[in-house]
Amino acid sequence: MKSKNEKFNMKKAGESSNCACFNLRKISRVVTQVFEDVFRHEGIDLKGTQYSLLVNVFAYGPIPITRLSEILVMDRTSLARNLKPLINKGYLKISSGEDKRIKMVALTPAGKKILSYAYPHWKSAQKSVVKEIGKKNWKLMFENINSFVPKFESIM
Amino acid sequence: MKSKNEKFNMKKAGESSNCACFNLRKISRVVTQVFEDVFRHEGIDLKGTQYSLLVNVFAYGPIPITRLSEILVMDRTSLARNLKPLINKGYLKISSGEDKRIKMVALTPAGKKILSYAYPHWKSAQKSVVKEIGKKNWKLMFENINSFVPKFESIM
DNA sequence: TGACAATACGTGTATATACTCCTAGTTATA
DNA sequence: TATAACTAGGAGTATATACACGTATTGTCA
Repeated sequence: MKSKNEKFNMKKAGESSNCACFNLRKISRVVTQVFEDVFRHEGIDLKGTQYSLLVNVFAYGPIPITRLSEILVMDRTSLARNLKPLINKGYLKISSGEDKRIKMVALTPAGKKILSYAYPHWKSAQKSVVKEIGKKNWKLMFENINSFVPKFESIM
Repeated sequence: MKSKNEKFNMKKAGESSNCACFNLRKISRVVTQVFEDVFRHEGIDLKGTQYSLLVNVFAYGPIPITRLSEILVMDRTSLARNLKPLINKGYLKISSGEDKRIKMVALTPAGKKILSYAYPHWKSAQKSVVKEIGKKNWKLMFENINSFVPKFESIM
C-alpha cells in the first residue's frame, strides 16, 4: 500500500475552506448569538438551545430522557446535562414511573410561563434570521437539514 | 403597555420547531459526527473542528489569536481555548513578537504532517456529506452561510 | 428461578463555546 | 512625560456536546 501522503498545500487549504462541518458550525455560532442577544436584551433567562428544549418537552412531555434525545438527534448524556440548568431554574421537572430506570421529563408551570413570555421574542429573532438568509433559502435549508438528519416524528 | 403574553400552545410549538438556531445546531451535531467518525476510524487524532483550525492556521499563520478569531467568526476566548489541545499535541505553537501583548499562532511541522495525513480522509467525509445533502443544495447552503456570517478575507 | 442479556441512566473526562472581569503592554494626549 | 485610553490576552464560570465506563433495573429463557 504505497501511501502517497502528499504535502498539504494552499490548493487543499482552499478546498478545505468549503468544509461542511466547519461552515455549519460557524453559522450555528452566529445564529445562536442572534437568538441569545434577543433573549438577553429582553431579560429572558434562556439560552438559544434551552428555548427549543422547553418547546420539545412541552410538545412531547412527560417523556423519557433517552426518547427525547432520539427526537432531538442528540447524545443521551448531552441532553441529560443540558436539562440540568433548566431543572435548576425550575422550568423542568424529573419524575420516575413504574420502571425505576426511566426518568420522565416534564414542563413545570414556570416552564410554560417562560415559554409564553419568550415566544414572541423567539419569533422576532427567527424572523430576523430568516429575513437575512432569505425566506426561500431558509425553507430549502430547513428541508435539507431535516432530510439529512435521522427522522423521527415531528411536532408539525 | 398591555402585555398580552398569551399562553403557549401546540400551534406555537409547531412554529418553533422551525427554529433556525435549533435546526442549524442539530445538523451541526450530525455532520460533526460524520467527520469525527471518519477521523476516529482512520486513527486520526483530530476532532472535526480541529482540522479546520489547523487549515486556517496553515493559510494565515503565523497570525495573532484575535485576528484569527475574527476570520473564524469565533469568540476570541473560545478560539484561545480551542487552540490548547492542538498546542498540547504539538500541532501548533505560540510565539510572541515585538508587541509583547500579541501571541502569534503558527503550524508546527507535526501540524503540517497531520494535515497532509488527514486531508484525504477529510475529503472523503466532505464528499459523503455533500452527496447526502445534494451537491447543488450544499453549494446554495454554503453561499447562504457565507453571505450571512460576517465577511473577512477568504482563503479562496 | 437463576443466569445473562438488554435497557435506562449517571459520572468522569475532554473539547467547544461565550461572557465577565482582570492584567499587562501600548498609544494618545493633556 | 504622566496619565488616560486602548488593545491583546488570560482566568473564572457556565452551558453544549460526546465518549467510555460503570450501576441499577428489567426482561428472557434454559
